[in-house]
Amino acid sequence: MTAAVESGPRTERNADATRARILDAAFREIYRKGFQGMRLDDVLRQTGLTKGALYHHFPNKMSLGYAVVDELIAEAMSGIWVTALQDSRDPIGVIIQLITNLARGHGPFEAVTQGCPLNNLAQEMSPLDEGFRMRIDRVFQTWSRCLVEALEAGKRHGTVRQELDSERAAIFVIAAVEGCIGMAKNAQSLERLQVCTTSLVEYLDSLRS
Amino acid sequence: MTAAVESGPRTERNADATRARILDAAFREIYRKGFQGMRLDDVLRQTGLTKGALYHHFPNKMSLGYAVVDELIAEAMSGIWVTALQDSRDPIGVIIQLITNLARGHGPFEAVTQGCPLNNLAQEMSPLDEGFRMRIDRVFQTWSRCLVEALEAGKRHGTVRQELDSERAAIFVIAAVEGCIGMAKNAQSLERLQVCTTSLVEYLDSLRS
DNA sequence: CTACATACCGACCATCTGGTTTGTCAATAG
DNA sequence: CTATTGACAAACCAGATGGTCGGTATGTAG
Repeated sequence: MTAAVESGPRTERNADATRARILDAAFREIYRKGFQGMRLDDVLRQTGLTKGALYHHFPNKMSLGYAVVDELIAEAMSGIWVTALQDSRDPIGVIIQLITNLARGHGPFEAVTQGCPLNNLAQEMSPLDEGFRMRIDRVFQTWSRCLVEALEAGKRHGTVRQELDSERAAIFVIAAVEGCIGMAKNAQSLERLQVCTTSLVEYLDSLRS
Repeated sequence: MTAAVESGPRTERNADATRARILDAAFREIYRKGFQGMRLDDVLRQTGLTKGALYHHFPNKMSLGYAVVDELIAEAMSGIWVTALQDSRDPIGVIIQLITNLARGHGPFEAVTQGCPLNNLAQEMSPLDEGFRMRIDRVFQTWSRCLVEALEAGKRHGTVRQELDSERAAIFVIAAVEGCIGMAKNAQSLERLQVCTTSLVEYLDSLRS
């Protein structure tokens, strides 16, 4: 019988789970302090692991940062924007909804106090490290492409103005969203986010046909 | 005759000049690497001074950072926005002009590759240190107030729509400007900045009466 | 000229930080 | 059962980093 196959999650000595724990803790620390401000010891303290474990799964600090972008942040973005905009007839409405949720404090992350994980990293690391920049840019491009496709679909469904330059609009929407979150983060004020997004929603409404 | 009064700048042992040199170098380093990434030794190497000089003029690293915000960044912002918008009958035109200049690469700083010094610091430090946050917020408020006043003046001169909520618009413009610069910085592309600001200019035009 | 304050030097220090190395123990293969 | 490998622990290291401190040179008031 050989006790074969495998039966459920192991509580100890589960490599994948350990890696995920490290990744998760690293994300939190990077989100709070930035990549340069993240300390490996803090990550390890949070997981209860040691240097050995960390350096078994990642060759160095930089790679850990890269993995956070590729595996956590990219997924999170996709989970929010790509998912919500798939097969939507009224993309503008969906975008407005997502932004409104954010401004209500209903986000998957603490946008007001901590900002957007993706943009935080972009602003900190893009000029400093090409590896980070490329990975982050990939995420922004996915986001942008998803917006473009949704807007084009909106045109086909007659909910978006035909003359709209989707590419241009998509990039600007992303810029504006990140800008609004940044304002809120600096003011540490949810109200600031609301004031700011109100204008953005107005702009979005102007794109309707 | 006692060689009295004082005659021009002294070449050595000029306290104010020394302080200014330190401040200047600190600004450059913070601009490139962020406050956390700035190393005092690098600042000193750049100025040719030593620890003694630095700690004579500033009690610690944090205070040096504060001084950069209060004395350099605040001044720079004022020098650009407040100056340009004073006594303007057509604020929207002026704002568009400033943004266009930026997108042409004619800025006082390397916006495309390095971002906006003020916003960089805001995104990095606001959640981490209340002292930084307050100082940075003060600069943003000055900027915002200057935009509000200009827009109100524009209303009086009939170049801006009467129904416009100036406060709201001002904050959004700042958010959008910073957002656009952020996009360009991540892409490390002047073209991206141009694409992004084009939409912003469109929005600004829509505020005209 | 004296006395004192200011401006600055440069060696020194404790701590932190990313990274390395060696060792241990469980799982799996043969 | 034994050999090997994967997963992790723990001690360790070198360099960096913010900060301190005693000293020195310069300017200035009396």
